[in-house]
Amino acid sequence: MMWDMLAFGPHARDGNWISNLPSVPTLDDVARSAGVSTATVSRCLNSPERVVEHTRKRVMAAVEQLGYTPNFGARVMAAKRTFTIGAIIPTMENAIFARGLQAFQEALHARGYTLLVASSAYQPKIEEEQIRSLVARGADGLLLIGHDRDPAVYEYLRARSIPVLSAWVYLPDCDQPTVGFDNRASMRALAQKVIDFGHRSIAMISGITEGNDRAAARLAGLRDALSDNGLDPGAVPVIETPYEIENGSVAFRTLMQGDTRPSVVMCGNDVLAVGALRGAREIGLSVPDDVSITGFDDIELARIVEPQITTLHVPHREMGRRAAEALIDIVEKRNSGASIELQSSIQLRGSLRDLRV
Amino acid sequence: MMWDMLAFGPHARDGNWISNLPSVPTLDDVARSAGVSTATVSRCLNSPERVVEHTRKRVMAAVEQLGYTPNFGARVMAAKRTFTIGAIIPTMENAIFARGLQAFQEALHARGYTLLVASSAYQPKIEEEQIRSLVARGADGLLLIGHDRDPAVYEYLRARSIPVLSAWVYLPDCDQPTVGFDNRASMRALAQKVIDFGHRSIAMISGITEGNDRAAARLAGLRDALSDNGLDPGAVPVIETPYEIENGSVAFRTLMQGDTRPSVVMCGNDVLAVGALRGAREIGLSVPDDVSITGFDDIELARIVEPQITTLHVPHREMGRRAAEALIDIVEKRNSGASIELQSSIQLRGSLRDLRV
DNA sequence: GATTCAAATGTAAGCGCTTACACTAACCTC
DNA sequence: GAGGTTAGTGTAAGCGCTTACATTTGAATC
Repeated sequence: MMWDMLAFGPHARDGNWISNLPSVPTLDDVARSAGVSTATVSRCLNSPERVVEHTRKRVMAAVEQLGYTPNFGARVMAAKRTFTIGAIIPTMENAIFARGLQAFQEALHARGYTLLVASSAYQPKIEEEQIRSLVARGADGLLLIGHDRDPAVYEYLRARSIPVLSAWVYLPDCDQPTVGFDNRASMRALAQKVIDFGHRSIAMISGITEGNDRAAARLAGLRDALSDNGLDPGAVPVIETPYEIENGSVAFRTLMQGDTRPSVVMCGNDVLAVGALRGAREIGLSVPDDVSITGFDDIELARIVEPQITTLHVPHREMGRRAAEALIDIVEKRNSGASIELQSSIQLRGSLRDLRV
Repeated sequence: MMWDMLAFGPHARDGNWISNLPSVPTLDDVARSAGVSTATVSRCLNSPERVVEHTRKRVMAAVEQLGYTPNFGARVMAAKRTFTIGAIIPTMENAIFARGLQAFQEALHARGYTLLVASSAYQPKIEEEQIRSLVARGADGLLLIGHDRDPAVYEYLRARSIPVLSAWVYLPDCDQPTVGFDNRASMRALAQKVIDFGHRSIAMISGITEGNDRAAARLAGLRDALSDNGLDPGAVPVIETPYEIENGSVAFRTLMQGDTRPSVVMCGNDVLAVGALRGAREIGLSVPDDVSITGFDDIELARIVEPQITTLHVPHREMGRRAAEALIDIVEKRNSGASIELQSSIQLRGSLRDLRV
């Protein structure tokens, strides 16, 4: 276990009375100034209805006048709550997470919570470290992406009674709550559509599946569809590569160099699909005339390129918002935290050719 | 002033001994288990070099065995530091901020800090509320975008000795540190290039300048360049609109409906430029043959569309990283916080036509 | 006017940690 | 060997807040 996070380093106690001059007012100062006890001031702030009107007015005036702001640490210590929620996402560089996180943050804010953010770069080890770090920072609850991780992590969180919510996946049978969609079924549906369009020679550019259950589920979904249609799921050329445009381009060109060119390249997300599209242009192939391309996520990019990319629309903003609400509900013990399923939907666009016509 | 953020709501003290069963170990437990005082345990964690080897080993073993994690609130209270940095950005939906924030977070993490995030949706009022909220949450320092805001905000922060860093702008004469580039000079340079290319009829699609000094500076930069070249800066058609693709499209079409069609439409950022490009396509205009378009920021989008957009490259990742380092340096009092200037650079691409050839 | 009871407020005990200061023991120096 | 260092450790005083419990106040009732 890493103890770095425990170390706050050597601290010079601020014993310098000079720097204390612009001292921040405390509850005590407010109490004295308003001529009441600290308890009353605290109640004015936390449960105003328990303080009679004229007292409250006097107190609030003192608060205002002194420019009082509660001390965070003291409050956390006494109340055992930080009203802070932690989120660990793979990266904010992918618009899908950036937008989900934006919606998540907005929803948290609406309910008086603040967001603590960390990123894992898709690396389980980094993610674990970040989980510890956010927990140590007092997060009241945690949002994680995907659900497949070391059981010890869940053990650790349970021991500390920190609620966790897994987003971007929907696992009804899981003992942890999830908010998301069925990656596997979604990809299966898209692949089915591709097959319906007459494609038989399918290749895939997948994200790295190791340690990424969404990527793995999408690949599995493609294999499901192939099996469903009597095609050999083992025969699909698959290249796994990190979600970067350039990688999509490289992978695409590699796939196209094989003996049997696929008629369609299905990508693990839109970023790879955009890369594939670029790769096609680079080697002079026309999409969708020479080869079709599909994506996943439906980020802005997918509709900006030419041709637009056929992809699966994922309601990322709604996912972020619902995740925030569900997580807060659990933190505040309003419910036990059932999973919420969101629907993805196929967006047929120019990058996929219908071979039947 | 809003006091909502002060209210933690009614709290039931966890007096239920049953729920205390899986109790989290405290410093005291560790001390007892290791047969030392709490001070020694604390020192082991915070300044190991001050504890003799064999004692330290014993203590760390106890820490390990008990699964001890320091209590955040108590630590904050005693140490007066949270090792948390707050950042308030307009929105994570724009890749420029998402990436800058990603780099910022990575750099913070590398130095043992955690990121608290909020967004303002470009609204000063919301931003102020968020500032108070993050300060109340104990942020040791704050990252803000741009520098133009109510002096009372800076007053508030100074009173609490919270260091602030303004990013995305470079203001050497400002008493607050900034990390960024000169928006005005950058736009001026780009406009000069546009003029050099023979364009005389220039229009601009700007972001909303009210409450956004970057947007205002970019517009001013364009006017500077016009003046420099003996053109009338007051004659430029300017449409201000929020940074959304669709708005760029609408604004572009509006500009094109005027009596005198501009030969180039300069946009306040790439998002608007991509929208403008889409607008051009919608009304059947060819870019750059019929009209040129320029952007600002150089996000991925700019190189994905066809034609690629001529824009100003802004080193957003570096900006995020440098901002994190500078801010931590200030928080840790390593220096007084001088501003850092980063360079933007013109990226000439297909969307800008050289009328001289 | 005495009695009752609820509402309003005050008192004070922690919460778990850091660190100034006190203490002890071991080692020098003269 | 007395006096002086110094390194290692312990003692205990807060840090500012919330809240259980005690007390006061004042209105309602008889």
